[in-house]
Formats: sequence, structure tokens, C-alpha cells
Amino acid sequence: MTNGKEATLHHRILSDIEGRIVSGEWPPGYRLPFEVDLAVQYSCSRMTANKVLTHLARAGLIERRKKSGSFVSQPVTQAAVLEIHSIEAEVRSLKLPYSYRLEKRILREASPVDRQHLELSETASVLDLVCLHHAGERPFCLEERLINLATVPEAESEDFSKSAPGTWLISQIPWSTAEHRIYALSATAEVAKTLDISRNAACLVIERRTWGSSGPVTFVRFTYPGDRHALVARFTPGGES
Amino acid sequence: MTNGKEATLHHRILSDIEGRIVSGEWPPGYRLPFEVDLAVQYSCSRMTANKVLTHLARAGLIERRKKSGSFVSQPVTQAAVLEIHSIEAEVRSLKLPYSYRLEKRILREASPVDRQHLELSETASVLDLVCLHHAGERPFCLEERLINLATVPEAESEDFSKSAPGTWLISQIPWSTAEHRIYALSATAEVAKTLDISRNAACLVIERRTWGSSGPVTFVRFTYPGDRHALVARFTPGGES
DNA sequence: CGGATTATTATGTATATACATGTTCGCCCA
DNA sequence: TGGGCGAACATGTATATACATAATAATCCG
Repeated sequence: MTNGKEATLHHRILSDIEGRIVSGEWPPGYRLPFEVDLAVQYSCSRMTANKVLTHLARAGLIERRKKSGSFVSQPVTQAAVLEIHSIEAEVRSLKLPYSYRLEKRILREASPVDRQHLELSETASVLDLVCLHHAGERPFCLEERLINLATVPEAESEDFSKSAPGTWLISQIPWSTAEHRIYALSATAEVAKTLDISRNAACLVIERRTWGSSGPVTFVRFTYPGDRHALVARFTPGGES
Repeated sequence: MTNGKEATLHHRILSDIEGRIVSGEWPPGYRLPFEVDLAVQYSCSRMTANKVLTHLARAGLIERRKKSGSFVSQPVTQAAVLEIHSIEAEVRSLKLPYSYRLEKRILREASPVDRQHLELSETASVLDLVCLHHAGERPFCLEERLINLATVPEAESEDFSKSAPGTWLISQIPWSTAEHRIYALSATAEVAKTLDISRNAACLVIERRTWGSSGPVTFVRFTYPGDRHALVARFTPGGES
């Protein structure tokens, strides 16, 4: 789907209208032709025109009002899609050898801080992990993770000495909701030592909270040396390929 | 659309299937019932079932193969939607008074660095702006911007002394593609002075490149004091509200 | 027995049709 | 003149139908 090469009627109409909107020929607020008119214009049925407009509405390019018609919407918030890959994939895409090391693995009752991170109301057992990802000889990323054993009891029997917990978790919790916080932080003495950078060097921190259908799953904090890493996010109006 | 309250057949089927997938009842790789079977199961026509499956496929929850059927897809990349609001909206959402000041406004020919930032192959006139956004008494964000006058000649007659160029640009270039780079940086002496923070304090930097239909529009770099700001991004499987 | 051909099957796309729903406009009457 | 009622209208949703397409399964034949 959305191959770009498909020359179906649907796609032709869609990209034509999309083109008019992104080019500014049909500016925000413009009322596009009624479904029946579009059907005549592209010599198709109203159903097809309707599907295309529904598609555009879902993509956020237009807004539809009964009786009034369909209008090009104002681009309100600058949205961007951030794709967060596995650390290993990230490192390998830089064409550097990847290695992983488990620094710490503690099973304990959730502390108040843990409960806040995982958004837990009651106490529970958590697995506290610290791992270090290397790119070549240098530390690439520090991973501090909490796993909620109430929702992922299988984690207790995993030792995570060979492979990172992130990929293992994805295979355990099929679909999940996630929330990210991204900020900059001066390296503390400990972080500086671990990541082999100078004290107070700027670091990029990404915190992720993940929920599955049965509750909070994991909280993880990735700390990257800031001068060696950047996140890239992209946004294209209608497309999603 | 996607109100959650709508009880149309379409929505009921959709949320039912979505539920089975996110709950793990239908794990990744599971082949869901054929369209005709779904039609029988929900007592609807195949067209309706088809629309629902198409919808799910567009949302990325399932993959469809002719003859074989539709399968729950593996959640590959951790995607997250980053919503980047205007600085003013950001400040106001913190319930702080907002103020804006233009620091610099220079019209000049694009330097090699400018051309790199804007991805320009030929030379062109650019508008070089530096603005400072305040939250209450304190500097909130430093904005350094280049506007390509070849694509937005109207910018030349704007003085940007009263309102930030970001919002003005959105009204000029209706729909656009954008690319973001996010990284951490230690404050240089100059930045530290401007933002009223200590030298070498960690800053969160967001760079955005924007294209319209007629070429590169603008390049902007936002620098935030890192300890006072975080980006938040969210991801929910099927939903988009 | 193996490779080519054909049949079957499930999805993909498009159409005509039908009726529901929410707006808006205009008409009618107090 | 103004308020309300109803007709017209555009979209929303759903169905039955038809044919195209791609992939697999079945068959046929050398």
C-alpha cells in the first residue's frame, strides 16, 4: 500500500488532490468540490470519491462537515514521527561494531521512585537493570531499566547477560503504548565515568514508559553522549511510508 | 471521526479486532479470519469487513497478503509522534507570561553554511533572524532562523519585531514537509549569556528544516536550557486522536 | 517424477444503490 | 418581522455485485 507506483483510480485521485493541497493551489480553508462533482471530474463513482476524502480526512489534510462540504484544514501543530530503533540497529547503521554488557541486575521491591517511574499505585517486584551499549571501543549509550514483574513475570528467569532487554521485551509484549520524554542533562560524575566522557558534558536523555494491556511494563532511560548522537524525526503531510 | 463514542458497525468491528490484537489474544503472526468469515461473524457485508481490515492495515496493525490472508504484524520500530507546538503555546501551557524579542535581523546572500542548512544548491538571498522567547522573567528559548527569500519573498517586508517568524511562516506556507534533528549541547559562552544560564550547562537543541512545494523554506534552531525543558512524545498503536 | 499449465481462492478495487443523519436555507404564518 | 417548520442537500454508512489480481493448490502431460 501507498507504493507510489500503483496507478489505481483511487491513488490517482488521492495524489492529485493531495498535490493541490500541499502546493497551496487549494489553500487552508478552501472548500473542495462536493463528492458528486469530484465523481464527475474524475469520472468515478461517488463511493470512490468518498473513500478518497475519508482517507484525506484521516490523514488530517481536510476536515469534513455535513451539508457544508469538505475543507482544507489549517496545519495546526507541527507533528513529527520519531522512529526509535533498537540500539543495536542504531549502532550498526553507523557501520560500527556493536557490543553489549550487563552492568547490574537486581531483583527488588519497587521503591517510591520506581513506583513513580512505572506509574504504579501499589507495590510490586521490579527488575532493576543497568546495561552499557558500545559502538566500537567507545561507550555509545547507557541504559537504565526497570521491568515490572507483575506484568512480565517471565523476565525473572531471563538473565539478560547476552542480549539487551529491549528486544526481548518487544517479543514478550506484542503491542504497547509508549510515552517518551527527551531532555538534555549535564553528565554527573558517575555517568561521565561510565560513558567515558568529561564531567558536565551534555547528554541527550530519552526516557520511555511502556504499557501493555495488563498494565505498566517497563521504564527505561537511555543516556547518550550529546555530541555524538542526534535523533532524527520526519514529517510529510499525507504520506506514511 | 474516531470519537470513541460512535457505535457504528464499522467502529464496533474495528475496536473489537484492535482489542484482540493489542491484548495479545491475536499475537503477531496470527492469521485473522478471512474477510468472508469476519462478515459472517459480525453479520455484515464483505465490503465492510474489507474496509475495517484496510483501516487496520493503514494503521500498521496488520499486514495483508493476497490469497494467504491478513496477519497481525510484528511491531518493528518504536514509533512516537512528536507534537511540536509554537513556543508561545508551550510557554502558556506552563501558565507563565510569554514575551518575545527580536535580537537580530539581517538580509544577506546565503553563505556556504546557510546553503548547507537550507539544502540549497545555488546561492540565494536569506533572512537571518535571531529571536529570544521569554517565560516570565527568564529566557525560555533561543531561536536562530534562516528564511529562504527565493521561496518566501514576502518575508522581506516583514519586520518580525512584534511576533515570532514561526507562526507567520505557517500562515504563508500552508502544508510542508519537515525534518527535525534533536541533540544535546553544552552551552557556549555566548549562548550561556543569552539564555542566562551557566557556561557548559546542557542544552536541548532542536533543528528543523522545512520544505514547501516550491523548495526549501526555512531552517531553524531552537536552543532550550536542558534542565528546564523536555519534549514529550506519545505512541498508541491504532489510535491517532 | 518434475515442470508447466490451469483452477481456485482471498484480497483489491470500483460501481450502483439505499437509507440515515445532521445542516442549512427558505418558506410560511403568526 | 421573526420564529419555527420542513424540504433540500451533502455527507456517512452499509450492502450487493462485479471483475481484476496475485498467490497458492491441483492437475496434466511429457
